[in-house]
Amino acid sequence: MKQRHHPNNSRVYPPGQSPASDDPSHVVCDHRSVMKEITKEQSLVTQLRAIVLPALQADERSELVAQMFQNILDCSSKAMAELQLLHQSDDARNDDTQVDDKKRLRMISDDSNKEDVKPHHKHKREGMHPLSLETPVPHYDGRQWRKYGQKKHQQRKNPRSYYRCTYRQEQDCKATKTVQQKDQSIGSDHPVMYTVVYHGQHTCKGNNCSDSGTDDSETKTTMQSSSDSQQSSISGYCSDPFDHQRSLDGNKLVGKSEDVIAENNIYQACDMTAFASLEFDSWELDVLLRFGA
DNA sequence: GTGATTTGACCACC
DNA sequence: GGTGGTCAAATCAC
Repeated sequence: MKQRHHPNNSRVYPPGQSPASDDPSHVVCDHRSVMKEITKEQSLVTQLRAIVLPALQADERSELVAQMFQNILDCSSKAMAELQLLHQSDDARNDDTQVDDKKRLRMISDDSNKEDVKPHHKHKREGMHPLSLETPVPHYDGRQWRKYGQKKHQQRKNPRSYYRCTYRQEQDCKATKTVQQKDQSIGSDHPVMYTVVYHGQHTCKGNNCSDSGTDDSETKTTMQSSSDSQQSSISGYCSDPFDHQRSLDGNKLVGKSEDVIAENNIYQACDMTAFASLEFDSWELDVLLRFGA
Protein backbone atom coordinates (compact mmCIF):
# COMPACT_ATOMS: atom_id res chain seq x y z
CA MET A 1 0.00 0.00 0.00
CA LYS A 2 1.36 3.31 -0.98
CA GLN A 3 1.29 5.72 1.88
CA ARG A 4 0.90 9.41 1.62
CA HIS A 5 3.66 11.03 3.56
CA HIS A 6 3.61 14.40 5.03
CA PRO A 7 6.84 16.34 4.55
CA ASN A 8 7.23 16.81 8.29
CA ASN A 9 7.75 13.23 9.07
CA SER A 10 9.95 13.57 12.12
CA ARG A 11 8.31 14.47 15.37
CA VAL A 12 9.75 16.86 17.93
CA TYR A 13 8.30 16.82 21.39
CA PRO A 14 8.15 20.10 23.29
CA PRO A 15 9.80 20.34 26.70
CA GLY A 16 7.88 18.42 29.33
CA GLN A 17 5.90 16.47 26.77
CA SER A 18 6.83 12.89 26.29
CA PRO A 19 5.73 10.64 23.45
CA ALA A 20 3.49 8.89 25.92
CA SER A 21 1.71 12.08 26.81
CA ASP A 22 1.34 12.84 23.16
CA ASP A 23 -0.29 9.57 22.39
CA PRO A 24 -0.86 9.49 18.65
CA SER A 25 -3.99 7.46 19.14
CA HIS A 26 -5.48 10.42 20.91
CA VAL A 27 -4.61 12.63 17.99
CA VAL A 28 -6.27 10.22 15.62
CA CYS A 29 -9.31 9.91 17.82
CA ASP A 30 -9.59 13.68 18.02
CA HIS A 31 -9.40 13.96 14.28
CA ARG A 32 -12.02 11.32 13.85
CA SER A 33 -14.25 12.90 16.38
CA VAL A 34 -13.99 16.32 14.81
CA MET A 35 -14.41 14.94 11.30
CA LYS A 36 -17.43 13.02 12.45
CA GLU A 37 -18.97 16.14 13.88
CA ILE A 38 -18.24 18.08 10.73
CA THR A 39 -19.81 15.33 8.71
CA LYS A 40 -22.91 15.53 10.84
CA GLU A 41 -22.97 19.24 10.39
CA GLN A 42 -22.69 18.92 6.63
CA SER A 43 -25.46 16.41 6.57
CA LEU A 44 -27.73 18.58 8.68
CA VAL A 45 -26.98 21.69 6.67
CA THR A 46 -27.70 19.97 3.39
CA GLN A 47 -30.91 18.60 4.79
CA LEU A 48 -31.89 21.98 6.14
CA ARG A 49 -31.07 23.62 2.85
CA ALA A 50 -33.19 21.13 0.94
CA ILE A 51 -36.09 21.98 3.20
CA VAL A 52 -35.65 25.72 3.37
CA LEU A 53 -34.82 26.66 -0.21
CA PRO A 54 -37.89 25.15 -1.85
CA ALA A 55 -40.03 26.95 0.70
CA LEU A 56 -38.62 30.31 -0.26
CA GLN A 57 -39.82 32.34 -3.15
CA ALA A 58 -37.35 32.81 -5.95
CA ASP A 59 -36.04 36.23 -5.15
CA GLU A 60 -32.86 37.85 -3.97
CA ARG A 61 -33.44 36.63 -0.46
CA SER A 62 -33.56 33.03 -1.51
CA GLU A 63 -30.37 33.51 -3.47
CA LEU A 64 -28.76 35.00 -0.41
CA VAL A 65 -29.89 32.08 1.72
CA ALA A 66 -28.59 29.65 -0.86
CA GLN A 67 -25.28 31.45 -0.90
CA MET A 68 -25.09 31.33 2.88
CA PHE A 69 -25.71 27.60 2.86
CA GLN A 70 -23.03 27.29 0.23
CA ASN A 71 -20.56 29.24 2.34
CA ILE A 72 -21.28 27.16 5.42
CA LEU A 73 -20.69 23.95 3.53
CA ASP A 74 -17.58 25.35 1.92
CA CYS A 75 -16.18 26.18 5.33
CA SER A 76 -16.87 22.76 6.73
CA SER A 77 -15.44 21.09 3.64
CA LYS A 78 -12.28 23.10 3.94
CA ALA A 79 -12.04 22.29 7.62
CA MET A 80 -12.45 18.63 6.76
CA ALA A 81 -9.67 18.89 4.22
CA GLU A 82 -7.35 20.46 6.75
CA LEU A 83 -8.13 17.76 9.27
CA GLN A 84 -7.53 15.15 6.64
CA LEU A 85 -4.08 16.51 5.97
CA LEU A 86 -3.29 16.45 9.67
CA HIS A 87 -4.64 12.95 9.94
CA GLN A 88 -2.46 11.74 7.10
CA SER A 89 0.49 13.39 8.73
CA ASP A 90 -0.13 11.50 11.93
CA ASP A 91 -0.54 8.24 10.08
CA ALA A 92 2.76 8.70 8.38
CA ARG A 93 4.46 9.44 11.66
CA ASN A 94 3.06 6.42 13.41
CA ASP A 95 3.49 3.60 10.98
CA ASP A 96 3.97 1.00 13.70
CA THR A 97 1.23 2.04 16.03
CA GLN A 98 -1.59 2.91 13.72
CA VAL A 99 -2.19 -0.43 12.12
CA ASP A 100 -5.91 -0.32 12.65
CA ASP A 101 -6.13 3.14 11.27
CA LYS A 102 -4.27 2.10 8.19
CA LYS A 103 -6.54 -0.83 7.74
CA ARG A 104 -9.45 1.51 7.84
CA LEU A 105 -7.91 3.86 5.32
CA ARG A 106 -6.93 0.97 3.15
CA MET A 107 -10.45 -0.29 3.11
CA ILE A 108 -11.79 3.09 2.12
CA SER A 109 -9.20 3.95 -0.48
CA ASP A 110 -8.32 0.51 -1.61
CA ASP A 111 -9.02 1.12 -5.27
CA SER A 112 -6.90 4.19 -5.56
CA ASN A 113 -3.93 2.44 -4.06
CA LYS A 114 -4.34 -0.54 -6.26
CA GLU A 115 -4.01 1.70 -9.23
CA ASP A 116 -0.72 2.93 -8.00
CA VAL A 117 0.99 -0.37 -7.67
CA LYS A 118 -0.81 -2.88 -9.80
CA PRO A 119 -1.38 -3.25 -13.50
CA HIS A 120 -4.75 -2.13 -14.64
CA HIS A 121 -7.52 -4.64 -14.47
CA LYS A 122 -9.47 -4.73 -17.67
CA HIS A 123 -12.66 -3.93 -15.84
CA LYS A 124 -11.08 -1.44 -13.54
CA ARG A 125 -11.30 2.12 -14.66
CA GLU A 126 -8.01 2.98 -16.24
CA GLY A 127 -6.57 6.33 -15.45
CA MET A 128 -9.34 7.16 -13.07
CA HIS A 129 -8.78 8.24 -9.52
CA PRO A 130 -11.51 6.86 -7.28
CA LEU A 131 -12.97 8.89 -4.50
CA SER A 132 -14.47 7.10 -1.53
CA LEU A 133 -17.08 8.81 0.54
CA GLU A 134 -19.52 7.96 3.27
CA THR A 135 -22.95 9.48 3.17
CA PRO A 136 -26.47 8.76 4.35
CA VAL A 137 -27.76 9.99 0.99
CA PRO A 138 -25.73 8.31 -1.74
CA HIS A 139 -28.01 8.91 -4.67
CA TYR A 140 -28.07 12.60 -5.23
CA ASP A 141 -24.79 14.30 -5.84
CA GLY A 142 -25.73 16.74 -8.56
CA ARG A 143 -25.24 14.16 -11.28
CA GLN A 144 -27.54 11.79 -13.03
CA TRP A 145 -26.75 8.11 -12.78
CA ARG A 146 -28.08 4.98 -14.34
CA LYS A 147 -27.76 1.71 -12.56
CA TYR A 148 -26.17 -0.99 -14.64
CA GLY A 149 -25.39 -3.71 -12.15
CA GLN A 150 -25.61 -5.03 -8.65
CA LYS A 151 -23.59 -7.70 -6.95
CA LYS A 152 -23.91 -9.49 -3.68
CA HIS A 153 -20.52 -10.17 -2.18
CA GLN A 154 -19.81 -12.97 0.20
CA GLN A 155 -17.88 -10.83 2.64
CA ARG A 156 -20.57 -8.20 2.79
CA LYS A 157 -24.07 -8.30 4.10
CA ASN A 158 -25.34 -5.80 1.59
CA PRO A 159 -24.97 -5.85 -2.19
CA ARG A 160 -22.99 -3.28 -4.09
CA SER A 161 -24.69 -1.31 -6.82
CA TYR A 162 -22.96 -0.02 -9.90
CA TYR A 163 -23.94 3.23 -11.57
CA ARG A 164 -22.70 5.00 -14.65
CA CYS A 165 -23.42 8.48 -15.93
CA THR A 166 -26.76 8.77 -17.67
CA TYR A 167 -25.00 10.50 -20.54
CA ARG A 168 -22.43 7.79 -21.03
CA GLN A 169 -23.62 7.01 -24.53
CA GLU A 170 -24.67 10.47 -25.56
CA GLN A 171 -21.56 12.24 -24.44
CA ASP A 172 -19.15 9.41 -23.80
CA CYS A 173 -18.96 10.31 -20.12
CA LYS A 174 -16.82 7.75 -18.35
CA ALA A 175 -17.89 8.59 -14.82
CA THR A 176 -19.12 5.68 -12.72
CA LYS A 177 -19.82 5.12 -9.09
CA THR A 178 -20.49 2.23 -6.76
CA VAL A 179 -22.80 2.41 -3.77
CA GLN A 180 -22.66 0.05 -0.85
CA GLN A 181 -24.60 0.19 2.36
CA LYS A 182 -22.42 0.03 5.38
CA ASP A 183 -23.00 -2.95 7.62
CA GLN A 184 -22.68 -1.06 10.86
CA SER A 185 -25.26 1.53 10.01
CA ILE A 186 -28.03 -0.10 11.98
CA GLY A 187 -28.54 1.67 15.23
CA SER A 188 -26.41 4.62 14.33
CA ASP A 189 -27.55 8.21 14.29
CA HIS A 190 -28.39 7.97 10.64
CA PRO A 191 -30.69 5.17 9.59
CA VAL A 192 -28.32 4.06 6.88
CA MET A 193 -24.84 5.01 5.85
CA TYR A 194 -23.44 4.22 2.44
CA THR A 195 -19.98 4.05 1.04
CA VAL A 196 -19.95 5.69 -2.35
CA VAL A 197 -16.93 5.32 -4.59
CA TYR A 198 -16.67 7.60 -7.59
CA HIS A 199 -14.55 6.58 -10.54
CA GLY A 200 -13.58 9.01 -13.20
CA GLN A 201 -14.67 12.53 -13.79
CA HIS A 202 -17.72 13.66 -15.66
CA THR A 203 -17.07 14.86 -19.18
CA CYS A 204 -20.73 15.33 -19.96
CA LYS A 205 -22.26 18.76 -20.23
CA GLY A 206 -25.76 20.06 -19.94
CA ASN A 207 -28.90 18.06 -19.23
CA ASN A 208 -28.61 18.79 -15.54
CA CYS A 209 -25.28 17.11 -15.59
CA SER A 210 -23.30 20.28 -15.32
CA ASP A 211 -21.86 21.71 -12.20
CA SER A 212 -24.59 23.58 -10.47
CA GLY A 213 -24.20 23.03 -6.80
CA THR A 214 -26.52 25.83 -5.89
CA ASP A 215 -28.85 25.36 -8.78
CA ASP A 216 -32.31 25.61 -7.41
CA SER A 217 -33.62 23.29 -10.08
CA GLU A 218 -31.71 20.46 -8.50
CA THR A 219 -33.38 20.98 -5.23
CA LYS A 220 -36.75 21.20 -6.89
CA THR A 221 -36.18 18.02 -8.78
CA THR A 222 -35.11 16.25 -5.66
CA MET A 223 -38.03 17.49 -3.68
CA GLN A 224 -40.40 16.37 -6.36
CA SER A 225 -38.96 12.94 -6.51
CA SER A 226 -40.71 11.69 -3.43
CA SER A 227 -44.14 12.64 -4.64
CA ASP A 228 -43.74 12.54 -8.36
CA SER A 229 -45.98 9.94 -9.86
CA GLN A 230 -43.69 9.39 -12.78
CA GLN A 231 -41.03 6.80 -12.68
CA SER A 232 -37.73 8.37 -12.14
CA SER A 233 -35.49 8.31 -15.13
CA ILE A 234 -32.66 9.28 -12.91
CA SER A 235 -31.49 6.55 -10.69
CA GLY A 236 -29.82 8.94 -8.36
CA TYR A 237 -32.99 10.69 -7.45
CA CYS A 238 -35.41 8.04 -6.41
CA SER A 239 -34.51 4.44 -6.62
CA ASP A 240 -32.67 2.69 -3.94
CA PRO A 241 -29.69 0.63 -4.97
CA PHE A 242 -30.70 -2.33 -2.91
CA ASP A 243 -33.50 -4.71 -3.53
CA HIS A 244 -34.35 -5.17 0.08
CA GLN A 245 -34.85 -1.47 0.32
CA ARG A 246 -36.93 -0.99 -2.72
CA SER A 247 -39.72 0.13 -0.47
CA LEU A 248 -37.75 3.30 -0.13
CA ASP A 249 -38.13 3.97 -3.81
CA GLY A 250 -39.99 7.20 -4.32
CA ASN A 251 -42.42 5.51 -6.68
CA LYS A 252 -43.29 2.97 -4.07
CA LEU A 253 -43.87 5.38 -1.27
CA VAL A 254 -47.47 5.70 -2.26
CA GLY A 255 -49.56 3.61 0.03
CA LYS A 256 -47.05 3.47 2.80
CA SER A 257 -47.64 4.75 6.26
CA GLU A 258 -47.24 8.44 6.84
CA ASP A 259 -44.38 7.86 9.17
CA VAL A 260 -42.47 5.98 6.57
CA ILE A 261 -43.32 8.53 3.93
CA ALA A 262 -42.25 11.36 6.15
CA GLU A 263 -39.01 9.69 6.98
CA ASN A 264 -38.28 8.82 3.41
CA ASN A 265 -39.19 12.28 2.24
CA ILE A 266 -36.65 13.66 4.60
CA TYR A 267 -33.89 11.54 3.23
CA GLN A 268 -34.97 11.79 -0.34
CA ALA A 269 -35.62 15.47 -0.19
CA CYS A 270 -32.25 15.82 1.36
CA ASP A 271 -30.69 13.47 -1.07
CA MET A 272 -27.61 15.52 -1.30
CA THR A 273 -24.30 14.05 -0.51
CA ALA A 274 -23.10 14.87 2.95
CA PHE A 275 -19.61 13.75 2.37
CA ALA A 276 -17.47 12.28 5.04
CA SER A 277 -14.26 12.52 3.14
CA LEU A 278 -11.56 10.18 4.18
CA GLU A 279 -9.09 10.31 1.38
CA PHE A 280 -9.11 12.81 -1.41
CA ASP A 281 -6.84 14.92 -3.53
CA SER A 282 -7.25 18.38 -4.93
CA TRP A 283 -9.79 17.62 -7.62
CA GLU A 284 -11.60 15.40 -5.22
CA LEU A 285 -11.73 18.22 -2.76
CA ASP A 286 -13.09 20.33 -5.56
CA VAL A 287 -15.75 17.73 -6.10
CA LEU A 288 -16.56 17.82 -2.43
CA LEU A 289 -16.79 21.55 -2.40
CA ARG A 290 -19.07 21.59 -5.40
CA PHE A 291 -21.19 18.53 -4.85
CA GLY A 292 -21.24 18.56 -1.12
CA ALA A 293 -22.79 21.98 -1.19
C1' DG B 1 -43.76 1.56 -26.68
C1' DT B 2 -40.08 3.51 -24.19
C1' DG B 3 -36.76 3.79 -20.85
C1' DA B 4 -34.89 2.26 -16.39
C1' DT B 5 -33.88 -1.54 -13.37
C1' DT B 6 -32.87 -6.29 -12.24
C1' DT B 7 -30.14 -10.23 -12.41
C1' DG B 8 -27.53 -14.01 -14.15
C1' DA B 9 -23.66 -14.66 -17.05
C1' DC B 10 -19.31 -13.44 -18.51
C1' DC B 11 -14.48 -11.82 -18.33
C1' DA B 12 -10.04 -10.74 -16.31
C1' DC B 13 -7.22 -10.72 -12.41
C1' DC B 14 -5.28 -12.77 -8.23
C1' DG C 1 -12.01 -20.75 -7.34
C1' DG C 2 -13.01 -16.14 -5.47
C1' DT C 3 -13.61 -11.42 -6.52
C1' DG C 4 -14.71 -7.07 -8.88
C1' DG C 5 -16.67 -5.02 -12.74
C1' DT C 6 -19.49 -5.10 -16.91
C1' DC C 7 -22.83 -6.81 -20.26
C1' DA C 8 -27.25 -7.84 -21.91
C1' DA C 9 -31.70 -10.12 -21.90
C1' DA C 10 -35.67 -10.09 -19.09
C1' DT C 11 -38.59 -7.53 -16.40
C1' DC C 12 -40.87 -3.58 -14.60
C1' DA C 13 -43.10 1.01 -14.46
C1' DC C 14 -45.25 4.54 -16.73
